[in-house]
Amino acid sequence: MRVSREQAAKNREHVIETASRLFREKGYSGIGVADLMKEAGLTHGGFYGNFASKEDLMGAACAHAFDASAARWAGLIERDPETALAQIVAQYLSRRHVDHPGQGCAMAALGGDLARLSEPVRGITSAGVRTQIDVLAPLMEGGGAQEQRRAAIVAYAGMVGALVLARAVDDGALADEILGAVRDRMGAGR
Amino acid sequence: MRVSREQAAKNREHVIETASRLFREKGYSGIGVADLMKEAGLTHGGFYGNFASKEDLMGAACAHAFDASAARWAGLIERDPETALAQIVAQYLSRRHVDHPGQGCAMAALGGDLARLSEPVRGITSAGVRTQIDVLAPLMEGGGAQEQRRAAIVAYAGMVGALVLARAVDDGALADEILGAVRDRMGAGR
DNA sequence: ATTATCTATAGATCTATAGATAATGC
DNA sequence: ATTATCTATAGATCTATAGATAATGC
Repeated sequence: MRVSREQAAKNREHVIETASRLFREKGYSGIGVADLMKEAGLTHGGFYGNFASKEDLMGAACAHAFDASAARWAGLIERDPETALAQIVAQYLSRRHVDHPGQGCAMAALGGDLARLSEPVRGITSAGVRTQIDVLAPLMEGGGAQEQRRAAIVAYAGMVGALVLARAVDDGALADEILGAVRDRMGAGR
Repeated sequence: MRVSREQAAKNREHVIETASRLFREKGYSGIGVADLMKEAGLTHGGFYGNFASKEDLMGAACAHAFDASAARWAGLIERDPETALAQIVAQYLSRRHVDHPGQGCAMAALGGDLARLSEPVRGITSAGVRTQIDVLAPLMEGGGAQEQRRAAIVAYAGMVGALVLARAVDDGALADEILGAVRDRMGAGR
């Protein structure tokens, strides 16, 4: 039954990764601790040795999701700073992202839930949002750093809103129209 | 125990209004049928005479919220078409709206939940989104109707995203910065 | 007689904990 | 001996239904 410390650490990470996907797919209340642990290949009871509560896991899962998003964007920037913004926008505002919330933006998938949870999840969320803004800012046109930062906030908000709308509507054509309108505005505009 | 047909119809409407507020405040899973009925001044068991299921009520509650939003915007447009867009944006991207989700935009409060619910709630959502876009479009600058429609989608997405972000972060200054950045861009920009 | 609402409960969840088990690490 | 994980369960929910009650509406 017992496993090595190394394996236990891997198990813990695997639970966080699984939770990160399942919460984004089903919402915070849409998946229970027992089913989540089963999906991770462990049993219900083992959960509370690793996490103080379900909300504690939610914090770790969101931090994981925010880190993955920032790393993905940073990777695109490192590969080609010139085209990075266009690629970020194209990936974010894609049908693929709409259809796969489990791998996508935590804010778009869990924004409503996050607003209702308490510390420290809210603090993790704020840090995640700040990071996303900081990563986007240098890609924006505009004179000073302040102007770029504000443009990054506008871009991030537009992307999150478009994804939320595209996922909520029950009409693929309308979803594509929403994604396309925001995508074009961000490519053409500022 | 029994009340008149007229009173019964009022009770039903009152349940929908109460649900519309509570779902937006607490999320779809954050409030149960029993507590919701108690808040409306009725008992648990009476619920299923009026609604087929909790999700059935969610549909009625969202339709109510979308209608109220569209009516509010239409009222501002009728009063003064010239300043209507600025007023809509100022109201939507206000701290007051952030702090009172129960009276506010259904998409920003329930977007994540709506994406996971099934028909007919999704259809009601699509209709609501279409209406919001149609109401905003004539206020947008740009040559043709198609261009206005696309600008309305961009504006709506930006507002929804900004509100989701402002509510999720645990820092009033950051929330205000997000609201301000999107507000300014919409006032100044296109 | 009909029916809007009530009380009471079934049956299925859900979070969290207690105590057992068996493999690791000293 | 320690501890990561397991089985089992407590206690509190949640949606939905069954049957009783009492006032309306024919």
